[in-house]
Amino acid sequence: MQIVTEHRRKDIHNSDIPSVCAACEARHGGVCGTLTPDQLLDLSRHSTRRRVEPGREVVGQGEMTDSYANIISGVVKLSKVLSDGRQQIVGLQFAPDFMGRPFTRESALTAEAAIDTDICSFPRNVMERLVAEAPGLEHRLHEQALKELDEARDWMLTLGRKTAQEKVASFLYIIATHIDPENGTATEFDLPLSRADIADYLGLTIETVSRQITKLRKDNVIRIENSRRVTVPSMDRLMHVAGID
Amino acid sequence: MQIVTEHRRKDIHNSDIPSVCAACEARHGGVCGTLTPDQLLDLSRHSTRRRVEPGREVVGQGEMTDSYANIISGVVKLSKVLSDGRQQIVGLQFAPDFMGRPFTRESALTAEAAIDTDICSFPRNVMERLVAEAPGLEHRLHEQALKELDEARDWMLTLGRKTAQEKVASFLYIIATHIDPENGTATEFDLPLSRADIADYLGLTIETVSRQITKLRKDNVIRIENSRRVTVPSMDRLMHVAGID
DNA sequence: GGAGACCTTTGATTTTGATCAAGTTGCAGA
DNA sequence: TCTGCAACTTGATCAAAATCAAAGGTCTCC
Repeated sequence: MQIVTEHRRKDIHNSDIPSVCAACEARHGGVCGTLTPDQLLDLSRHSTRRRVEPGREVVGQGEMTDSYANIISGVVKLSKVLSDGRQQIVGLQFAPDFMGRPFTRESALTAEAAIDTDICSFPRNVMERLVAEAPGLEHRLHEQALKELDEARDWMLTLGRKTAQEKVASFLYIIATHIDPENGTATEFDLPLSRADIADYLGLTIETVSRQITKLRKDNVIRIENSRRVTVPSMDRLMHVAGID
Repeated sequence: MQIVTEHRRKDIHNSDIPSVCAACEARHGGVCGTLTPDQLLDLSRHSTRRRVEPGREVVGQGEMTDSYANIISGVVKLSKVLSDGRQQIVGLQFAPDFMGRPFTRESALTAEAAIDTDICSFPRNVMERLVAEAPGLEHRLHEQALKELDEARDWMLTLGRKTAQEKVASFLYIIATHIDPENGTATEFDLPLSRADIADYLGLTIETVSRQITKLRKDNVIRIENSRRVTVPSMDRLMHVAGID
């Protein structure tokens, strides 16, 4: 895992602060928006920015989770595996989401970068100290948990009750709406996941995913520039095929 | 919806309190354990205890959620439906779980009693006032949300990657471990869900659920007294069939 | 530019679970 | 006790997706 620690010098509120978390400068959709300047400084002293390459594990299933992180750019897959190797992606996290399971050292998930991903991480003990001090921070983490819960439940409907065609369309819709959070829904984008990952996200096989993408292309619901790049001529059409009302 | 408001007279800390929420007397696994006596009193003044019969809706999908509730006894199904009627149960809540989606008026779920269920509910505004006052309460709600998120993600693995046989065994295991939280895992219990509900929880059809239950019976993984009552001779065996390591 | 690895697509066939269709069973109410 | 209905089970058939198999593509590294 390539680690690049980056501390840029910057003043906050005219005080002589030695360094500021690069993530927090860039993103306030993460977890830092709720902190006071002093707390932000405290956090930034312990933060580490690093780039994680695709397939690189951020936190292993069953391992001690010793850190929390903001995603600065990129996409992280959260997955679970059965003992025989069957795998399910149970969540995707996009910038500027916050990652980490508060209040437990045991992670039931594997977190892995899907594409090149920059994260800013801080040690568990620092985070937990700040949570105890800053009531707004726990509220922020709570809202993140509730958002992920809503998303997980939406996805359960997709996994349990949609056809392969609807599942693939639902996946494309999710990507279109999350890949570029600053600019809203994208009509043209690169898929952050391989066919194998898409299959693991949808509870399908690679072959079924491929066939359904081909069918969507033939039905003019999407256009395919190359295997990763997709264009959506009509988002309404895609949503309709996805079974989203 | 049959509503029985029940306020029992009881003293707390020797003060002259008019009434106490019956739920809070009985259960501290809910949300009340974190409150001070004064807050508990405040909450109890606004609480309503009622019995909800099976099939009765607690909160409709897309409706305004105007209350929070502790489940005193019983089981509540949380479900989502597609416009064409396909339905997925996205969560089961057992006593003494807390129900309600903080910080939003819009519920994306339908909450419905699966069996006779006693709940103790309080208005949204009272709850939100208490959350603002009592930091421990938000922490308690946060932990509940994280627990539900962990459960949802576990279930996603089941929905996406397990066979019908494993799904049914997983369901039976969930019931065995949750139906009587005070006494741990039960080896003999009544299913709180009909075959149709089980199918909606597992993303299967009624017929498939029935066949798999028959198969589990023939394989001596479970015994069936009647269509609702189940005995599990070996929990290890059941877990193994469920694909739980 | 070519070899090899990996990812993706496509085709043929099989399997799992869905669908269609009767029957049972159990239970509430006459 | 009988009747009628809803819930459940079982059987036959069908269809969607999995599996098995074989090509294409694309990319990296010589």
